[in-house]
Amino acid sequence: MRSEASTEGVTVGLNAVIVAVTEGVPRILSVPWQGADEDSDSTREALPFGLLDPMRDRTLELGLRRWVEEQTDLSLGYVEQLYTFGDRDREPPGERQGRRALSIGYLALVKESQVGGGGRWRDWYSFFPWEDRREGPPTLIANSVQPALARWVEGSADSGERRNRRERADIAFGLGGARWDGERALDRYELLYEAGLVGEARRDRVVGQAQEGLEAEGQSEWPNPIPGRSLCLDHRRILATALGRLRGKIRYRPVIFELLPREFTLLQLQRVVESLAGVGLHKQNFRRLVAHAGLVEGTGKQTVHTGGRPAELFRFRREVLHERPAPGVGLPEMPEPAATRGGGLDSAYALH
Amino acid sequence: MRSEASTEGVTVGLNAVIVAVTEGVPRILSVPWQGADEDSDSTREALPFGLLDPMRDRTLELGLRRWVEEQTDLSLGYVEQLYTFGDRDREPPGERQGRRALSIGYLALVKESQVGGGGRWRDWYSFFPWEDRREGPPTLIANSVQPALARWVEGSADSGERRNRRERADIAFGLGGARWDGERALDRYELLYEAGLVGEARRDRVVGQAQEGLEAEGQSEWPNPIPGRSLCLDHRRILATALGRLRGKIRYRPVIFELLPREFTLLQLQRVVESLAGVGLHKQNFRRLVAHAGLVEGTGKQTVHTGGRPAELFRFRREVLHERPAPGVGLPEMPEPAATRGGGLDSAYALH
DNA sequence: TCAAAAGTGTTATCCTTACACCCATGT
DNA sequence: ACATGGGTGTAAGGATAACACTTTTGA
Repeated sequence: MRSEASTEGVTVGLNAVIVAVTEGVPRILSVPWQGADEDSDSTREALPFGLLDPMRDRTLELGLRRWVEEQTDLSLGYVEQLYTFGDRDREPPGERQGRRALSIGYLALVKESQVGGGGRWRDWYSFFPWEDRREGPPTLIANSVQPALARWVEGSADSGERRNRRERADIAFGLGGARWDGERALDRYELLYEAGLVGEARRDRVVGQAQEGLEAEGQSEWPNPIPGRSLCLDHRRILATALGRLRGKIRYRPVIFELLPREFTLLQLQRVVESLAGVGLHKQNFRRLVAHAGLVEGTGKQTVHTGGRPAELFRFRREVLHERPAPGVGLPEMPEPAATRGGGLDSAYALH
Repeated sequence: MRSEASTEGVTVGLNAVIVAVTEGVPRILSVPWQGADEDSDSTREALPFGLLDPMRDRTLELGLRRWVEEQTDLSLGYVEQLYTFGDRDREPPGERQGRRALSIGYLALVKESQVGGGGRWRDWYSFFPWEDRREGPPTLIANSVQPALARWVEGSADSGERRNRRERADIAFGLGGARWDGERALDRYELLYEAGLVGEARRDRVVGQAQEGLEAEGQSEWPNPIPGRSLCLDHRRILATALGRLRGKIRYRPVIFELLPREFTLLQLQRVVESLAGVGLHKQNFRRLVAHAGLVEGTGKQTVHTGGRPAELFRFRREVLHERPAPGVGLPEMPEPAATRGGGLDSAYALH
């Protein structure tokens, strides 16, 4: 039962998605990168990462923390492993050096106070403009994503594949009667990759099912990519994984408080949740929900107001861990979208 | 931003937790193993695993599938990556050969019909007897786990550590007023490991916080381990990860049907859910829940009954994927346990 | 006839959602 | 005065949990 195959020639990269929310903008830290990517400027950027030092770090997480603390002066609070990626062909051909690269992705949350002028703190949604629905469904989806995916669906080889592609596109992007599910951020990115609609697909020479169809018809051009900043190697994929995971996590674990100061107003809390979930929330109900769930407790103190009536300061109520098995912020189920097959996108849950 | 550290000397193991449910018993496949473990017989068993062949397998998952299909004659349906473990000291000293071992764990679900006489299909709960609450909270917890953890809490160095340990034990095992959370299976195993209460801790010579206290007092013996079959290396840890993950997953993705034949009765479905969740469910409400959620649809057909009135056969309703963002079986929240600080365990949600 | 399993109905309760409205502060 | 944000009340609807009860088969 033991393999004869050697596992020499493997490098293990530890990659960190370091998240902070400043003034309602979710941000992730990036670093400059010069690799064999001859592509656009935007791939000259990377997630903070380092190679695992096999004998030095007792655990993978400690290795990651050491790396991050050496490279930045951040002190990481909450850290969680995301996923290990190891696709052989998921980097530009020039980078492949006869050795297999594994990327172990990590999610780390830091407080706003740690966001200095130092790093490159990018708006998370600049990588995934289609993920931000705080102002309602972005026009980008109706204008670019939906038509491009429709072409991809049409480019299928047979009707079985067409049905399959249509179902995947519908479910991932909440089209054709399906509802938007914020946690499917990775599905959406992967679908765009497979359909050749993000720059990395072109870079990696993905001639997957999407391209075979086109090339058979003599159309060898790539479709126009959907707007969005990209990253080197498979780092945008890791970033999408992190977004989906974090959106799920805040629903059943109180990780949101890792992003907030010890004391905060309820609106601050709401803005942070909204910025990550990517949806707008109903103020009055949000307040009652977190209060009712016992997630927070008031300190007597008041803010020096900014712009309105002074607000009470709240803090995380640690005892909730004893009281409920899965304490989180419980995002609302989105209402049923208008079932407009193929046509318009859901106009529902209008908060704006 | 790139490391000088080399990542030579790393082996990457792909480990599969292959799950099937037969007649209400959740089972996982194990294989024989002869390693440097000089311990008990029960560590002479392993999860099916193989080393990653760096240049051969295009993706990690394909590598795993190839391995499994070579070693067993199972065809895997649903496969999901769990976690990558890489603790340096999480194997017996004899196994450490100056190279770092990474374990990438996978969860795979197969149908009952695939369970032949061939493999060693172990009852999942034989590894974690404390996880099966279908007949109510197991007496093992009150009789063994709870007192042993109490001793561990008492062995703390100072009151801060004592408070910390008590909180972790309470939350993990639902003691002292906290509620049982089935998804914390990994937390529970890790806590027992750290407290020296499972065989692997002793094997790895864990002299963590648990033991320092005892040895300072001259008591150098290890506490009696909690009953439960163990596995080589870190495989029981992977198994605990899989249990927690699967318990979570069935709540919001319809993976349960990967374990059932294409057509099944509602009671069959209920038994499979119960066996994984580790709790007994209320029959009438369960039926209404899955029907109401649109998860299943009746075929007109009836079973050739077994033991009672013939039942209608149902099948998974694929359209539900379009209708709800997170279709799953929605386990009930457990009712509040009797808040018996330190003393008796929760007697609530008696179905038995 | 009884045990075992399949099913139906009803109720009380809680959570969620939506809507309407008032309060305190600074410009 | 009014804009901005803080904060309360209430009512409708849906989902859950807990009951009680009937039906159909095999032994």
